[in-house]
Amino acid sequence: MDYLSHLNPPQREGVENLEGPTMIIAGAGSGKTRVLTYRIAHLITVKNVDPFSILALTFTNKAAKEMRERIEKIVGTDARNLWMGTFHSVFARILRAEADKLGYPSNFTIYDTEDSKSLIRAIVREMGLDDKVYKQNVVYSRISGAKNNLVSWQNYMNNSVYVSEDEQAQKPKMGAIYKEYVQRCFRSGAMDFDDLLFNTNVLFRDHLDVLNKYQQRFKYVMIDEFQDTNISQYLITKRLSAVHQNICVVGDDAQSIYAFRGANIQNILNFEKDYPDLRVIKLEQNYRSTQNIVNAANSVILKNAAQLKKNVWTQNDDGELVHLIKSTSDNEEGRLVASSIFEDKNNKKLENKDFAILYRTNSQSRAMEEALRKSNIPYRIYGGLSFYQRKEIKDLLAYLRFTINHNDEQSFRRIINLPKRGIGASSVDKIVVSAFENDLGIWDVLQKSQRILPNRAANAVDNFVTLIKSFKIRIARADAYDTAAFIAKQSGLLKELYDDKTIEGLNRYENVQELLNAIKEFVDDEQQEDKSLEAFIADVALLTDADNEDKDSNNDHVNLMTIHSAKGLEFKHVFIVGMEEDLFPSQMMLNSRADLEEERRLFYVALTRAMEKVTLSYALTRYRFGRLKNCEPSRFIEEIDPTYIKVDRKFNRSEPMGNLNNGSGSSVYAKNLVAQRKTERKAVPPGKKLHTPSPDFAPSDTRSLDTGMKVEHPKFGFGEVKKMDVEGANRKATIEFENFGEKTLLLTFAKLRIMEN
DNA sequence: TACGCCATGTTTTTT
DNA sequence: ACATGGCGTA
Repeated sequence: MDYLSHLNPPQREGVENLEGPTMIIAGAGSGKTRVLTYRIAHLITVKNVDPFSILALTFTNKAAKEMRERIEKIVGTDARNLWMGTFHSVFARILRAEADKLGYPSNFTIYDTEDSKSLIRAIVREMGLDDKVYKQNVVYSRISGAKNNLVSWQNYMNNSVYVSEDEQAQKPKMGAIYKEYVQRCFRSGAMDFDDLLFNTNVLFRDHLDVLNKYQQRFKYVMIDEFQDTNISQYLITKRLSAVHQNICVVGDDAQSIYAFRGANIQNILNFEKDYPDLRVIKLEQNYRSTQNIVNAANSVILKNAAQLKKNVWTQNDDGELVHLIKSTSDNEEGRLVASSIFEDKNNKKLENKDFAILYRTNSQSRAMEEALRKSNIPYRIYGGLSFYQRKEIKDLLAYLRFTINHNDEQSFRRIINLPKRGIGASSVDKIVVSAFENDLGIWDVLQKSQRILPNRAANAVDNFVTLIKSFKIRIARADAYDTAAFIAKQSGLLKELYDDKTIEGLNRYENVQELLNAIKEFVDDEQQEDKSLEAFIADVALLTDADNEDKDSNNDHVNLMTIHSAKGLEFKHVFIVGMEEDLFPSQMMLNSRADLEEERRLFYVALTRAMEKVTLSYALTRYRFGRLKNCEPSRFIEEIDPTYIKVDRKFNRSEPMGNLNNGSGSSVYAKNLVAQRKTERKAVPPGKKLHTPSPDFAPSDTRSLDTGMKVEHPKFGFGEVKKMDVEGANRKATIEFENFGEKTLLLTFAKLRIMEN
C-alpha cells in the first residue's frame, strides 16, 4: 500500500497492527487523524474487513464526515457503509432500532439542553420548590453528572454520598427531582443527551441478546479523542468489544478539555488495567508546528502534575517567536488583531482562511467581529448560538416533533399556544398535571380536555388536536419536505412571521425558509434512502451548525471560535485573545488544582493549533455585562518559557491601569459607531450571507451613547442626550425630545437611532 | 388571557 | 447586553 510510505515507524505501527487492544497516545499535530484514516482503510483493503463491521466513534459529526471522506478517497464508496459518527448519533441509531426493549417508542424525541432545563424548571415549580435554590443549571449538571457516571435515580437516592452532599448544599430534594425528571422524559417518549449513552448501557446490560448481536457485528471498534470520553461512553465500547477485543483508542491526555462534561482522564489509565495485553503506541513527532510553538506549548503543559510521560518534538524550522500584544481595551484588541491580519496577508501572501482567532468564551467574539467588519475582512464564526437553537427554528421543529411523537411534553409546551389560541398557562398546567396524576401521555389528556378545562379552552384544544391529526395524515403520504412545508403553513407559524415586518421578523422568516430548504436538500439527497419527516427529525437535535458549513462558494474567511471548538483543527496563524486573569483561566476554574490544570490543557490546545505563528493578546479593560472592567494579564503568559516569546513592550504583570471610563461609555469610540446594529452572534445559516444588514432601530449600543449626541426614538422622535446616569446595573439617558420634552430612558429598553453629528 | 413595562440574573467551555 | 419572567393593566 503506497500510503504506508508516508508514515513514520510508530504511525505505521498504528496502521498495521489491527488485532487486539491498542492505545495510541498521539501528541498534538502528530498525524493522529492520518493514522486513524489509514488504519481503517487498511482494514478494508488489506484485511478485507466488511465496512459494516467497523465502528469508529468521533467527537463531532464534522470529524466523522471528514474522516469518512478521506477514507472514501482510498477505498471508494465502500466507506459509506462504515459505522462512523459521534457516540450520540451512533447510539441514538441503535437505540431507535431497539427502543421497544426499553419501553421507548422508536421515534423517541431527543431533548437538547434547553429542553431538559426547561423541563427541570417546570418540575421544580410543580414540586413547590424555590427555583433560586434549585437553579436549573445546577440541577441539570447534577443529574447529567449522575447519568454520566451511570448512577440511576434509584441509585442516587440510595447513595449516601450524593444524598449527604445534597443535604450539605441545602438541596435535599435533588434526588426527587432527578426521579421526576427521568419519569417525565420517559412518559414524553424523550431522551436527553446523557440518556442516549445511559440507556445504551442499560440496553446492553439487561438484554444480552442485543449486546451479543452488536458484539458480533462490530469486529473492530475505534475511538477518537479518547481523552474526552466519560465513563458511560467507555463502558459501552468496552462491552461492545468484549468478544473480539479489537478496540483501538486514540487520544492525548494533554488535550483533555471536557472534564466539566464528565470526561475522565482516568479512562486512559483504566484502559491499561482493563486490557493487560494492551499495545501502546506513542506518536510524538509533531508535523504541524514550528519549533518555537512546540517548545512554548511544551513549557506550558509541563506545569501540570497530572500527565502521561510524553516527549513531543518536531523537525520543523524554528519559525517565529510567540508574539504578545497588549491593548487598552477589548475594542482596541480587535483593531490590533484585524490590522495584524491585514499586514500578514499582504506580507506573507496568506489567505483569510489561514487565520484563526480563538477565545475562551463566545461573548468575546463581538469586539473581534466589529473590528473585522470595519477592516472589510471576511470572517466566519463557528459555534455560538446554533441555527437549530434559534427560537423560530425550535418552534417549527417542535411542531414537527410533536406531530411525530404526540407525547413530547416540551414540544407540546412550545406550540400549544403558538400562535395564540387562547390556551394560557393555567390550562397547560392542568393538562400536564392531569397527565401526571393519571399516568397518561399528553396526547391522551388532550383528547379528553373537556373534562378538565373550561369550554373555551377545551374547544381551542380540540381544534389543536384536529390540526395535529391532519399533520399526521400528511406524514404518511408525503415526504419530509412536503409535510414540513404543510405544517409550517397550516400551523400559522409562517404567517405570523411573515406578518412581522421588523428586521428581526424578516430574519426569522428567512431562517424558517432556510430550515425548509435544508429539509428539501435532505429529501433531494440521493444517498438518503428514508425521506420521511421522521428520518429527518431523528438526528436534528444532534446537529450543530458546524455540520452545515462548506456549502458556501465563498470559503475564504478568517475563523472565529472558542478554543473548545478548535479542537482537532489547525491554522497557519492563531490569535489567542483575551489572555486575562479570570477570563482565561476562567474565574470559575480557579477552585481546584484539577480545574486549573484543565484550563492549562485548554491553553495547550490553543497553542498547538498553530502551524507557523501564535499571537497572544490581552486587554487592560474589557466590557463585561455591559460594564467596563479592569483586567490583569493571564498567569498563563508567564508560564511560557521566555525563550520562546517576544513581548511587544516590557511586560509587567502589575502595571497600573489607564483611566477607566466607567459605565457611560467612551466617547472616543462613540464617533465611529453610528446606528450600528448590535452584534448578533448568530450562526450563519447554511449557504447564507456573512454579514447582517443594519436595522433602522435596534436597542442602542449604549457604549456609543454620550451627552450631546442627537438621537431618534421611534415614538418620541428626535432629541438630544442631556445626561447619562448609572443606577445599579442599569444605565439611563436623559434626553430632551423636540416634541415631548425631557424623558429619562432606561438604555436596556430604549430603541434609539444615533444620528450622525 | 394578552401585553407592556421593568427587575433580575447571567457568561465557561458542548455532544 | 441580553433574555427571561413577574406583575399590573386592559
